[in-house]
Amino acid sequence: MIVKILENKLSECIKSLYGAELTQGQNQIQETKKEFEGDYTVMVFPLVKISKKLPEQTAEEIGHYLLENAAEVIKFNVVKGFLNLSISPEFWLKYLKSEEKNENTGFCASSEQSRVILVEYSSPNTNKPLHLGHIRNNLLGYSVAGILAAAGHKVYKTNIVNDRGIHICKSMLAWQKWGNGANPENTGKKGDHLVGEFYVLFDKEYKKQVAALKASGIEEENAKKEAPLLQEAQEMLRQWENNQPEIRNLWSMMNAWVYKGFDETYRKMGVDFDKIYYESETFMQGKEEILQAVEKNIFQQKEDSSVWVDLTADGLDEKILLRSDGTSVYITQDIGTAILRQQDFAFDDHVYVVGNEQDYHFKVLKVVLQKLGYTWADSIYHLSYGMVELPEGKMKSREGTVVDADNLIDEMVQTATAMSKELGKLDEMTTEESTKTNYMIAMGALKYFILKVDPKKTILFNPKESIDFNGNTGPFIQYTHARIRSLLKKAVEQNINIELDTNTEITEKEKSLIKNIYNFASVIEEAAKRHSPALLANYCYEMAKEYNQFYHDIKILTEENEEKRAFRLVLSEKVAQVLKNAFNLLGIDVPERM
RNA sequence: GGACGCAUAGCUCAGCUGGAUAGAGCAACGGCCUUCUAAGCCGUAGGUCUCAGGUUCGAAUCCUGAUGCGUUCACCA
Repeated sequence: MIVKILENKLSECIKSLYGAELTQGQNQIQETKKEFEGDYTVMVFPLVKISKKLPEQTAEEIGHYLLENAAEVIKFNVVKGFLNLSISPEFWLKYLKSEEKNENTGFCASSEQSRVILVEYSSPNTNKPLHLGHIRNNLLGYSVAGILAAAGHKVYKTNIVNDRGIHICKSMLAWQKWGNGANPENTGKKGDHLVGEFYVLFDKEYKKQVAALKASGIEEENAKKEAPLLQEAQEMLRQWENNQPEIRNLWSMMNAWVYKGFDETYRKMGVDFDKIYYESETFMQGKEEILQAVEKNIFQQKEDSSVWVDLTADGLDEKILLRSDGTSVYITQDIGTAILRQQDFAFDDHVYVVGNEQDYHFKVLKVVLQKLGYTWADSIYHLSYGMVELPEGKMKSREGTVVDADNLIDEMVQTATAMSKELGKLDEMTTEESTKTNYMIAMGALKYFILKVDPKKTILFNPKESIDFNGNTGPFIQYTHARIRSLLKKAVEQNINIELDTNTEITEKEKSLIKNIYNFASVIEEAAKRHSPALLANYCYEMAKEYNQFYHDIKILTEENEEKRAFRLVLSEKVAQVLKNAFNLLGIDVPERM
């Protein structure tokens, strides 16, 4: 890396000029801001203590040294305490040349030494369809997994399906009571949506019961516990855990409907998994683990036989692990699943993509696993992302104020189709091709809209203002790619030679584009380290923007000078490739034409 | 109440381990298609980086406090 080279030269320089060793913090080299001349800038302020001279003078001295002793440096200028270094065009051209045939520029291949990383994401409940919040989760998980792999790790995508529990029993109970045998076939409804309706119905009826009890003079708190519907659901859960056949059959049937629906939504979103775990198959492991720990006195069983762990010494509260009737709670399965996964994969890191409303839960999970004696518990990382909110606040599935995933995707496709038609962009395509392209653009807009914001921040989604297709958007970058591909196609048709000559003259804008390409690897690395697809999205935007300026200002295909033309085509091709590969890491496809 | 998180242009967001005059997009206004795709390019306007202290040669960035918003502490998931 050029920065490393410069840093080494700088320490050499300080030693030679002033006889001092540089500390980490004093050796500061960063990219030169656009408005100044140069490629990299040495911060001279921290060095004046060593040189005991004015910043400008120090900068001059260092500049001269580097000019003479660093082959890559061909020029320098000093502005206040900033020493701006210019790197030779040959350096950039040689870099481009060396990457010309590499289709995986910026990517780091995995090896035997790579860390094994599990990325858990999606984690749906099988009692309701996916909504916009889940979309963010899925896009983040898929993308982060891809980024980690591109950074050289061995990555496995996993999904824990929360297919059992009191919430599932609620929709089952509602179906049993009021379903009249409804199923996806006889209602024509998508399975997950159908089941979701019963979940909402349960809540509605339950609230009625609570209100009635309150009206009869019972305190709200007790009314909530005593409502017959809830008691019935609880009884159903006990029967489920006791393998009561009728309940198990109902459960299997309704879950099958949901899975079919989920599969369709996953396919539309373009996400997938290496291994799917089901809570119904892992919770027993957690339960056993907890009971064993009770015997070892790690956890405490109360008189009503509920099991608790006291975490007050860790700055947390007391946490229930098993209910008094012996049934499992949410964290029970998480314990079992984590242990199973360590057995299955022997992971070095385990990333959980889960909303920030569960920050506390993951703190607890980590401490509980540590208390159970698992040293690998330290390697658990909670990728805590912000909620997706509507202008009127949080989405609540029970209250129906959610943006449904399937609907949103359909609407995006409609908007993209209408826009293409208005612009007359896809007129020359076959129906099949334009359908595919519109879909690609729609998903590009949606995915980019979500992934470009820092994962930890809340996203505000206003359904009234549809997602943009112009400006800093997915389609903008897809368009840039399509433009380049079109150029390259013409170049092939015209039999244009694209052999890169490293002596070609290059402009500032061209150099800047090469630098962008050069930075791809470190952007991937940083995005992996920070678990942030947003960094990659912003990188793509910068690249596309610069390319469009270049494309607008400079002739490429029509350039008369053959060397320049060849160089510009090679550069263009590389930009297209990097955009495509980077977008691929965001789970977004790019079209050849649009 | 305790814990955690967030606060940057009218709106939506960038701003890397502290560095030069805080950047984009949208919306508004004004230009650019007989020339490689105008889903594009250029320009104008828009800011007390919530507030108050502190550390530093230097703070949107780090520390402390305040304010506002959000989340969480369930025999919910």
